[in-house]
Amino acid sequence: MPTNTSEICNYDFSLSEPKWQKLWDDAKTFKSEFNASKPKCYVLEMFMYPSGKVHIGHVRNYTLGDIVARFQRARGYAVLHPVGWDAFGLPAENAALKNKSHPKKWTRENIAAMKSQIKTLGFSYDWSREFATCDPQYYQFQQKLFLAMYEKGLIYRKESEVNWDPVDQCVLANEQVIDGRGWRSGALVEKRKLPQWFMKITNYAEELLNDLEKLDGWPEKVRLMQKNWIGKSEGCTIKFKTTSRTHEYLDVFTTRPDTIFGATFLALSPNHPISISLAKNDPQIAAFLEEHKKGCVAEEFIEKQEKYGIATGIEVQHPFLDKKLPVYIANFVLMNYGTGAIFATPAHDERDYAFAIKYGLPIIQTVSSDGPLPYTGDGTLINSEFLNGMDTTVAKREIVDKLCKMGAGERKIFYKLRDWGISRQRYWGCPIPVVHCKKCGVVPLRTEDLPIPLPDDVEFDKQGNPLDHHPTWRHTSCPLCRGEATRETDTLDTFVDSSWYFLRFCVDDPANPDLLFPRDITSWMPVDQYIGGIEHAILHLLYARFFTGALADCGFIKIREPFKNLFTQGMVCSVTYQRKNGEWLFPNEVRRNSNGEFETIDDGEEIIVGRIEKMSKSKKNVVDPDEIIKNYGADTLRLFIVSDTPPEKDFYWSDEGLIGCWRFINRLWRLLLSAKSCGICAAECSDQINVDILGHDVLETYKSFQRTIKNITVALESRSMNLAVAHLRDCVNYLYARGDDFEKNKAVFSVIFRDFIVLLSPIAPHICEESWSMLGFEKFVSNSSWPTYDEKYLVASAITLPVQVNGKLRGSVIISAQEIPEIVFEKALALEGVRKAIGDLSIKNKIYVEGKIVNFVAV
RNA sequence: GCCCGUGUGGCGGAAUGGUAGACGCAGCAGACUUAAAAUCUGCAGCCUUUUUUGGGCGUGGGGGUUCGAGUCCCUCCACGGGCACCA
Repeated sequence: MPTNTSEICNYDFSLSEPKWQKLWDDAKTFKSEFNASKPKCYVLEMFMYPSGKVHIGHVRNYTLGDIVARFQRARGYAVLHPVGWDAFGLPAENAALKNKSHPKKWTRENIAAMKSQIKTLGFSYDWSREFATCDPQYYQFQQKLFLAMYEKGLIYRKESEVNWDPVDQCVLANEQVIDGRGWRSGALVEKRKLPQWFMKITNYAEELLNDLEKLDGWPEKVRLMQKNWIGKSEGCTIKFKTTSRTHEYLDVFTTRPDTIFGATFLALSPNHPISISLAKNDPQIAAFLEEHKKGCVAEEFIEKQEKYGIATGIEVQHPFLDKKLPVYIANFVLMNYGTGAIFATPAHDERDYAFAIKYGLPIIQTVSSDGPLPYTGDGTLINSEFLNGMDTTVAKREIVDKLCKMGAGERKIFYKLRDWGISRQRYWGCPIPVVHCKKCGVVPLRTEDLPIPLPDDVEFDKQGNPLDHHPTWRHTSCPLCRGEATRETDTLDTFVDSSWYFLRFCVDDPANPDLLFPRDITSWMPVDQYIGGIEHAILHLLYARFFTGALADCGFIKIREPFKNLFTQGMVCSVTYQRKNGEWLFPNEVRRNSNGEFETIDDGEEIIVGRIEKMSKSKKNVVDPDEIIKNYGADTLRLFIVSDTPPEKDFYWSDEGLIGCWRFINRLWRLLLSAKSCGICAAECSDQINVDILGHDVLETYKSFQRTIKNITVALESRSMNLAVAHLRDCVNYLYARGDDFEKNKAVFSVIFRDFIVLLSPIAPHICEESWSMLGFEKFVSNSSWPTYDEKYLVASAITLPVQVNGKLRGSVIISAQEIPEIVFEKALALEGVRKAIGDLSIKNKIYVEGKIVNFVAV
C-alpha cells in the first residue's frame, strides 16, 4: 500500500476535507430544527463507549447512519442526527487503577480524542446536542426517572441470588452472563446472595412480546431473538395432594397437561422449599443438596449435566387415578422457573425419560406415535381415560377445564424473562438516589434533593467499591426522620444510561438544567432509523423498549416503542497472521516472499495465515482509521466501507479494495475537471430541458441518467449502500465514455453533473462539496435537494428480447416496446439459431412475456 | 439438542419466476513511457480445435412444480449465529 500518496494525488483531500468540515460547522449546516411543515426523520447510531480510539467498526456504523441522514435531509426531511457518549462503565475504573489516574479524567480525555477522530470523517451530526452519560446534567435526570419509577412500583430491592463476577468484583445481569461467564471479564460466574435493586421488566413481558409483531421495521432475526429471550409458555399449574405432614399440597407447572395420565413421578428443584425443609432432618438429602450446589459452579456441569436425583419418600395422589406417584428431588428442575416442581411424563419428555431410565421408573405412553420414545410431538391420546381419541390440542383444553372445575389447577403463563438487576458495586456509574436509615429503612430521596453527584475524591487502592470507603460521601440524613442515614453506594448498570439517551437527544439544549423532556420531544420520537451491531439484539434493545414503556406509564412521554426501524450492521473482519509459536502479528509486520509465501519482515520466519476474523486488538488484525484518512482521505474510507458488501453482512477488509476506491475518487475528479474544461457549470443548468429536441445519443444519455437516479434512490431507500455504489460507478464509467458530447450539450450535461454530485454526496460529501463549488454552484451540496426522475424516460424505445427454445437461449431480437406478439414471434422464428434448435420438431406452444422473453416449446 | 440464517467465478458480491455472474478486487492483453508506477482501451465462469457469431456444463447435493427455477416446494449436506435442562 503506498503510504505517500502526494505524487499520485490529483484531488487534494488533505486540503479539501478539513476546509469543508469547517465551513459546515461555521454555517451550522447540520443543526436540527424541528419544522412542522416538513416530515421528520430521527437517524441514530448506537452511541459510542469512549474506549479511547475510534475503530473501523465505528466507521462502518456511523458512515451508514450518515448516509441515511444526508439522504433523508436531501429528500426534504427535517433530520435529527445527534451524537453522544456512553461514558460510565467499568473499563474507566480498570484503566484508572492501571494508570493511577481518575476514571473521569480517563473518560474525558478519551472523549476528546475520539471526538477529534470522528470529526475528520465529516459526519452530519448536530454537535450542539452532544452529551456524555457521565455529565451530572444527564445523570441527575436519570436519578429523577429512578425515583418516578420507584414510586410507580417498577423498582424494588430484594435479597437475591446474583451472578457474581469474581474478577470484576461485581454483580452481573442475566443478560451479561454468557455461557456461565462474565461478558467482560470472561471469569466463571459465582452465585451469591446480596440485596439488590431490580427493575420490574417482567411486568412488561407481555407487551414487549406482543409489540414485536408491530416492529416490522426490525430485522426478523432480532425480533425472534427477543421473543425467545422473553420465552413465553402457556400452560397450567396442577395442585397435587401429598402424603407429607408438613406440606399438604405441591404445585407444579406444565405446558403439557394433556399428558397427565402418563405421569409416573414428580420432581422438585434442589432449591425448592420442600427440598430444603426435608434436608433438615435427612442427612442423605442434605448431602445431595450440598453436592448439587457445588456442581452448579463447576464448569463441566454447565457444559453437560447428567440427570440425577434422590427420592424423598413423599408421594402424591394422581388427580384422576387411584394411584400414588413418588416425589424425587432432581438436579434438572430449576427453581426460578414455573413453580420449581414438575410432574414427569417419561414417554413424552427427553429429560423425564433419561431420569426414568436411570432410576427404573415406569414409562406410560399417552400420545400415539410411529417413532421411538420419548415422543414430544402432537398426536392422538391413548391410555388416557376420558381423553382417549382426542387430539393433543383438544385434550389440553379439556383437561385444564376439568382441573379448574375441580379446584386442582389453573391456567397460567410463565416467562423466561427475569427482572433486571440494576445494582453495580462500582464507583464509575450513576449513584442510586436512595438512603438507608436505621429507623425508616430504605428511603428514596425527594426530587428536590437531586442531583446526588458522584464524588471526585475517591481512592482505588482497596478491593471493592470505592464509594464504600469514602470518608464523608455516604453519611447523610434521612429525608423522612432527619436522623442519621447512609447513602446507597451501589451505582446503576450502564445499560440504564443507554436506555433513554435517545430521548434526551430530542432536547434542544441538553445542558439545560431544568427541563427533562420539553414538549418537542415527542415530535422527534420515535427514532426513525436506528443503526448498530447485532450484539445488542437482546440487552440494550430490550431494556430500551422496556424503559420507554415504563416512562410512558410514569407520564413522561407518550410513545411506547422507541425504535421504528432498526438496522443491524455486520462486523468488520480481516485476515490474521501468526508466528508458529502463536504470537499474533500486525499486517505491516508481514510480507510475501518470492515464493508467494508469507513471512515476517524482521527475521523472515514463515507465517501462518489464519482465519478471517473480527478485527480486534488482541489478534492484531486491525487497521487504524486515522492512518487511512491521512493517506487516502475520509471520502475514500467512507466509500470503501459501504462498497461491495451489503451492510448487514460481515465486511472483509482488503487494502486492494481500499485503493480501488481511492482510484475511483480520483477518476471521478478527472471526469469533473474535464467536464469543467468543456464548459459544464452551474450557469448552463436549466430545469426546462426540452427532451424532444435532443439528438439520439444525448437523449439516450439523458434517459440512462434518469435510470441512474432511480437506481440510486431505490438502493438508498432499501439501505443497499453497496448497490448505490455500483450504480454510481456505472454512471461514472458511462459519462467517461461520453466526454466528447459534453461541449455540444452543455445544458444537459450540466444538469446531469449537478444531479450526479447530489447523488454521491451522502457517501462522499467532501469531494462533492469541492466539485459543487468548482462548477459554480452556490451554498452547499449538503443543503440541496435530491434529484427526481420521470418514469416515462425509463422506458426504452427498443428492447433486446431474448429468445428461447424449450427454455434454452438461442438468440435475441430487437423490437420496439409496443410490438404485437405476432410480429415478435415472426422475427424470433426468423433467427437462425432458433430455426436450428427447432429443427424437425413441431412447435407446441409459443410464449411471449411482454418486454421480457420469448420461449418456443417444441416437441 | 432446539430455533434461525447462509451457500452463486480466484475473491467481495448483482439478478420483481424471464439473457446468471451487474459493479468492484485480483488477473491477462494492448496503448502511453527508455522503463516502472499511474492512466487510458480491451478481454475475462468452466469445458470443448466444428478457429468459436458453434456445442455442452454451470448458482452446495438429490428430487419436484413450471413453457421457463439462483429465486417456489420437499429432502439431504456444509458453514455461521442465537438459545440451551425453561417443564
